[in-house]
Amino acid sequence: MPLDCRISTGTTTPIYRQLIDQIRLVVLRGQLVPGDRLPSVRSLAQRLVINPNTVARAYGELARDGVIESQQGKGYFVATRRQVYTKAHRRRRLAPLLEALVSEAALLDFSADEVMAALQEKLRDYGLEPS
Amino acid sequence: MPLDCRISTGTTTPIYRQLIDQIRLVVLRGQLVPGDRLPSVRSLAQRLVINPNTVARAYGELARDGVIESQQGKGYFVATRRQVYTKAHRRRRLAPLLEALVSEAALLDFSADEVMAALQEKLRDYGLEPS
DNA sequence: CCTACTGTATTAGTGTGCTTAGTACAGTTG
DNA sequence: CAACTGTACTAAGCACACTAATACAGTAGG
Repeated sequence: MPLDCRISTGTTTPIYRQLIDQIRLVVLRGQLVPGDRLPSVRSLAQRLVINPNTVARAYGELARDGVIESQQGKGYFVATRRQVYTKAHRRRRLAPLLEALVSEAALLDFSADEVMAALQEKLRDYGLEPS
Repeated sequence: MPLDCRISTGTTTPIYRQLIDQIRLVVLRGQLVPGDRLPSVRSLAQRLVINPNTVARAYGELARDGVIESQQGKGYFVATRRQVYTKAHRRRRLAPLLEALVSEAALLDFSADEVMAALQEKLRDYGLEPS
């Protein structure tokens, strides 16, 4: 099953972003494992009836984020080694998302417990382990 | 102290969004309490050297979200009663932020414990109580 | 009432992000 | 060499977000 992506033109979310999100999910879920090859830029573009540049952009950003890797002339592959981030870098990248979540939760009068519980549930969905 | 807002034109964040975020924070922190009057659309615009419409837009969205209320001809005031949201509505609004957070955390190889700890800390910053 | 303040609505201009198209170049494979 | 791969660049069109300018409507005080 070679990566079934679906893009919808109805939303305001740009195509390249939809691709990024979907591929990220597929990798996180392990439906594609490190070393697996992704569809070529041109073939995926043809299949989805979009411009190759759009696919290239999505792949490019995913590569920049260390999710996939490119091999010139061969194709794109799921990154074999997870990028090594410094602790500071990881925190810095998570911070704005955390900020947004808590700010909105406060506005909606969520209690701390409620937010924690919701987070715990979501973490399970993603299969994140405690330690 | 009549609401010291600061906007920066250097970022890509639109002015109206900066205003919204800052006013939300001010209200959440209790620096402005229900019933307090906000600067008029024009005066704030003049002080920040921006267009009145931009302020009006920020105020409008804040009013739509129930943070502040408008009184035609009088001004804008911090909402006396917090908007009453249904449980479903609150969850629906928090969901995408939660999704973004956990997705990014998973990508960055955070452990569940780490995310929970980070959240707990942030919740304290906002003064959210356990119950 | 009139003036000077409030918010509100409509319209228009401006920029920017997204997508597409076309072209060209470089590495890999058989 | 041929047919794939990724990469890079320019140009164009389009939509939409953002901001601006202007006019309209409600409120309060002299």
